[in-house]
Amino acid sequence: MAGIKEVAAHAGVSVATVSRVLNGSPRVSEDARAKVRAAVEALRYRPNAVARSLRTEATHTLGLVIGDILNPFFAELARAVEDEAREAGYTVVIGNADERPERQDHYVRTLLEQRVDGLLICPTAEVTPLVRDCVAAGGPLVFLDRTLPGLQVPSVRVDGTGAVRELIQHLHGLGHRRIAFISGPDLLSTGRERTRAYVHAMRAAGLEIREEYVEAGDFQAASGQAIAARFLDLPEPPEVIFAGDNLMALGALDEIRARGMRIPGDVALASFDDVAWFVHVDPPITAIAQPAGELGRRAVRTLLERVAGRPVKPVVLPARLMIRRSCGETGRTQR
Amino acid sequence: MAGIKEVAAHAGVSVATVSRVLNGSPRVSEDARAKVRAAVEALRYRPNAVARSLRTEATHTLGLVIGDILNPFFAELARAVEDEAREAGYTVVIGNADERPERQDHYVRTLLEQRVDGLLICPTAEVTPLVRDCVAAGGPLVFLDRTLPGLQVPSVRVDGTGAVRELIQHLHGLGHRRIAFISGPDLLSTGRERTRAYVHAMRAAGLEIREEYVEAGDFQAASGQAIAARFLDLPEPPEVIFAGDNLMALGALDEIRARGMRIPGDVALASFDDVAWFVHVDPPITAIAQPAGELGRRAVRTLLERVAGRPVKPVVLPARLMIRRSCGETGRTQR
DNA sequence: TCCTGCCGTGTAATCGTTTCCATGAAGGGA
DNA sequence: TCCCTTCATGGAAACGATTACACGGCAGGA
Repeated sequence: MAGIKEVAAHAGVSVATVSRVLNGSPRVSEDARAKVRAAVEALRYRPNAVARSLRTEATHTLGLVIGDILNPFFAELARAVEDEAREAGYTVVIGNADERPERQDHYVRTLLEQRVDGLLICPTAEVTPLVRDCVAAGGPLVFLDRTLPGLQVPSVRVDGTGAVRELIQHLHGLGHRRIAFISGPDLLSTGRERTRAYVHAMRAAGLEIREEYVEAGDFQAASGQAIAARFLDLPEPPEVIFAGDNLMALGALDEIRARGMRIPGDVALASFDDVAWFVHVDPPITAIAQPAGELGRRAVRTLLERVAGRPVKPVVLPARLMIRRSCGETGRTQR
Repeated sequence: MAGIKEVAAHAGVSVATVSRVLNGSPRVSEDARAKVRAAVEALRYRPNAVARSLRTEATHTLGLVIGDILNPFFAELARAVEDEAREAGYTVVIGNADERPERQDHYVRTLLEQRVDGLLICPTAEVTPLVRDCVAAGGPLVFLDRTLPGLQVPSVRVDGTGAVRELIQHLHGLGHRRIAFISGPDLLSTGRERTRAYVHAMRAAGLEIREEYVEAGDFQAASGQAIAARFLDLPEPPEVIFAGDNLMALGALDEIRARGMRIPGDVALASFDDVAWFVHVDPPITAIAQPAGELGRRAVRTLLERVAGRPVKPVVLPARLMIRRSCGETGRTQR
């Protein structure tokens, strides 16, 4: 492929002038500019971003390490990150860590070697040495969705406390008392926070928290199904099953359906983390919606601030309760 | 950040030796190898992939331009591409073209400038000059899911003809005669093929194809809803609505629900393109499943063959009919 | 007319690797 | 002892861009 040298020769100027035209420097005559433009066109020249990056020490690339792009929450997050980054002139490289620390490390390592300008990570539970080093080295890092204890890294995340309180009040108002919670892994900050929010909200509503009504899953569908089964097998099964994320809600839904039980007649269902198709099941599922798109956009903006060397503040966005029909009728229903 | 020079100095060897150790060349003494390893560790050296790529003319990066990562079909595709690429030692940069030719061009241009080793594109309808040039220049390009007429580019895609024939037979066997089809845009190869398959299958089953029962949407939910509405408003509405992709099926589902109609009692629903949640709606939706994962993996393998300069054959994978309950009961039901 | 300053342009160093080629040491056979 | 091979190693030239610096020409003021 033609390089800047060929363009220079074709245009009858030096490589410096070609470079200046390409980068829009003002110190170039109209004449030279036109000749270079013509040569670029004629040779179908495409600047080599690799060489440029080597020289300028900037790749205009961001890394994004998420759990799994198949999870609609992460898909929306990734989409928003991509959009915001593109608008700022950046490309995004996505890595699916699958909640596996070694795979997270694989991506972090690769992305660092590729010299991405900044890194967005939804960290897995473990603080790996690599991530610790990266933080210590002051790499432009921002945690997304989750945080990691003891590390001084700016984070952009969602706070569902208020929404969970609203949900419990809503359930309480509907006459439900026995509300079970399929929590997330205790090792994940999101898992811990959601459990805390549930406990506080139950207390605030004056409801009893029974030990057998709280069990931790792994944010995957199978665990949601298994835990829902145990809840329903209890001598006194709960009136409501509240799942800690959309996949576990899906598992619970399957289990309830498999038993031929009616929602919300026999048992009510609610989910932390809303997904598009919750609206389309029968009955539509009441859920706490996380502003995934906004989260992604804010994360990119925060990261770019950090890349520019400006100080950044952590961002916390509120989640929102979407009342539908899976917990009983109230009259007011939302899409 | 420390470079290979510092490592060489620290280890007391030359940069050439360091490079050889890093690349696993056999012509290095154990002694030197150990010293270099120690220096790499001590300095926390990370090879600069940008410099390496400049020198070796290979980035070990693939580009993937898709419609929209939020569409579960593309999400699965992207996930599979990523997995297969990672196993082969490649990173993937994804671009969401949103069916907009100018945005597709933006990504193609950017990825070419980044000097990706290969490019996977789900092309939009238009053949843009950029893509044409790229093909002419013999860039390592593979079309994914869709093809573009008149361009000699290897493609990896799905053939739904057999599955559509099965579906129509299934519907016919259930007693349905009036089967309407929400087709995709005629400009997309997938849209054209699905319509052709529908027409052929109807003829083969000896069913009449009524003009008012075939209307083209744009593969988005809103168009599916609008077209379903028109079908249902017909003096003689169809017994079955067959949607050309998952989003239009979703739109049709909404419209049917909004009218308070029962599925499959009042109208049956089927979809080309299966998604995970079709199983979880009530009733589960009969759909034609595309092997998105396999498609992505084969695409990467094909592309890498092409990158290696070996000749490749186009790949065509068959779709599979998943009979569920949205078209009526048959006894046999699949997940 | 001469000096000063500005402006457009070119030369060459540089970024961090890989890799070709030369070199010198060591080992083995005659 | 001498020569030839083998092998580990180092020096230095690329890769394709950006950019500091220098230089020559021209305009305007003295």
